This record gives sequence, C-alpha cells and structure tokens, in this order.
Amino acid sequence: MDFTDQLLHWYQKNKRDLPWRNTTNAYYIWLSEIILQQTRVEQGTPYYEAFIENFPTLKDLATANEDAVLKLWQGLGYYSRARNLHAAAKTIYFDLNNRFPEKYSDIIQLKGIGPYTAAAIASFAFKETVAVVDGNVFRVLARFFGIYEDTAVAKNRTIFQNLANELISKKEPDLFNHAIMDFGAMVCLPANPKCSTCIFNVNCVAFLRNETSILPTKNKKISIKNRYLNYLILRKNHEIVIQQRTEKDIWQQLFELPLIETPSNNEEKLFTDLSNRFPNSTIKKVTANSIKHKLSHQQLHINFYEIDIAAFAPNQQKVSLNDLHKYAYPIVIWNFLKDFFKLEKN
DNA sequence: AACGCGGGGTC
DNA sequence: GACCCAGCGTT
Repeated sequence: MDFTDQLLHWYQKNKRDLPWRNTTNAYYIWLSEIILQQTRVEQGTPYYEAFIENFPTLKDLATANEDAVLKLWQGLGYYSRARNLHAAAKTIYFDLNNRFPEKYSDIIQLKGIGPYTAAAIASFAFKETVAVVDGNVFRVLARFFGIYEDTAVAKNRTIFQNLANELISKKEPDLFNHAIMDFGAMVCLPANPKCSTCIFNVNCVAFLRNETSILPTKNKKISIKNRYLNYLILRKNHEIVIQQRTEKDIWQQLFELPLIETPSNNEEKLFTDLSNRFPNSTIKKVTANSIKHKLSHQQLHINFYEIDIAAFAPNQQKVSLNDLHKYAYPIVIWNFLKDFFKLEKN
C-alpha cells in the first residue's frame, strides 16, 4: 500500500468525531474552518456550537450586526477573522444571491479565506480534488518525505502544496484531507510524536534519521515588545465609561475603558497626570500588581485605576454595570470587569 | 517576502 | 521561556 492508502486506512479506524464533519453544509464547514485557523479544536468547538446556535443560517449571520458577531467571538482571538467572516457572509448573501461559491478559485476570493481554507471548503463541501496545507500537513510531509525547506518561507509552501496535490485521493479528496490533519494532530505531534506505534515508522525519513525534532524546519523570529496599558474606571454610581477601539492595532473594534498608554511603568507620573485631569476626584489604583497578558508579539502590562467622577463628558459613552456584558472586550479586560464588578453574564 | 494579529496548551 | 495551533491580510 502507498502513503495515501495507508493514511486513509488509518483514518477509517482512528478518525475524530467532530461536529462539523457530520454535515456537507458549506456555511457550517466554512464557519468551522475560520474558527479553527491557528486555533486548537478543543478551544474552537464551543465557539462553533455557539455560532450555529445563534446564527443557524448564513442569512442570520449576514443580517446580524458586527458587534453581535464580535461578542460571540469574544475570547477566541485574531478578531479580524470575525470581521472578515461577517463581511464575507454579507457578500454571499447580498451580492451572490445567497449562493455559496462552489469552486476553489471562487471560494478563495472571499474575505478571510486563503489557500488552506478554500481547499478545506472545496474538498469537504464540494468534493473538489485540492489538498489542504496547514501546520499538520507541513509536519507530516516534511517528516515522512524528509523535506528540509523552511516552512516559514512563502515560496517553499508550493513544494508542500504540489506534493499534497499529488498524494491526495482523487476518489476521496475530502477524506484524505481530514486524514492527514487528524494524523498530524493525533500521531505526528509537534513534540514527542508517537513514532513507536506509527504506521509509517518503517519508511518515515525523519524517524529513520532520528530527526523528528528538527523537522519541519521553521525559522521564525518574532520580537516581543512591552506595552503598558492604564485603564480608567470612570465611575458615577452604577455607570462607567467604555470606548471602542478603532486604530490599526490589537483588538480592533473591541470595547475597552478609557486608556492611557505609557512608554513604561511610571506610576508617579501617571498619578500626577491623573490628579491634574481629575482634580476633584479620588484616584485609586485597583490592581495591586499589573496584570500580565501575553499576545503573540506583545507583552502587556495592564493596570486599572478607579476614579469617581461628578459628571460624564458629552462625548463619553456611559454604560450601566448591568449592561456591560453586552459589549465585546478583549478577554483580559472582560475577565477583570467580571471580577471587579462581580458580574455574572458572559 | 516579512510582519502583525489572540489566546491557550504543552513541554 | 519557547513553540505550536485546521492562516490570513497588509505592507
């Protein structure tokens, strides 16, 4: 048996039973694929369930407002996925007469859909013979065939794409794509792969050369920068001020509190500035130690300052504590608010 | 071609 | 800490 037949045989016995595999509904498959971009199945599954519950049809998603979509996405990260998902739903519903495109070349035109996601939808929903190439596929192919090219380099992607397109089952492209990803997620793991029981251990290049720890090759250098975020709880009785982020920065379109970002953790200067800005208020730092929150490229140091004010400014968006839960926040902010104000809801 | 974008899990 | 996860859009 060749690689493809062995893999399909393995899949038949070991496949995971995942909710989006019990449908050929392109909308549901698309939804699952967007949610799962750079996201583990265990983390994404509850969000998938919530989305199909709240937006059972593509029309429901297309006609929702963006804030509602973001609220449902709260905590999942990479929020542009939610905004692009919503934009693409509107495109399909309003511009394409509610017909989901059925070919890879058309699917990939939609916002938020790249080569991986287009291949996934085209094969799973429409049985098109086009191979998915994701982190799992890089790993399985690099190890089995001994491919040393750096997967972080864009042009090397075609090596893997072409190989996968040769290997894919022409009869069951959807099963092959599921199979190779399941295999990468269950056997050919990033660290400590299960080689001793692997069906390919007699002819896997990486295993035979004892190179599973260096394959696939991936040289990605990312620099982490520190940011110091000081949030103001501007409070009058049961109302506080919130605002929506807009700039090209993290957490676009999500809500937060009035923010003072400083180049370093200079508490004295911040207190001086706040005292000048709120001369008649008591300013209380409510985070004993700054909250540390790590993003992929940033280390955040977050503090909250409670300030009772006499009146809200006309340009400020005030919200009752009872309504705070209606807005989408970065999860680190929401967790703080929930705890600080003893809120129950999501 | 390189970088920015979240949050959580694993080792 | 470092790395990874059903990647994509922007520059």
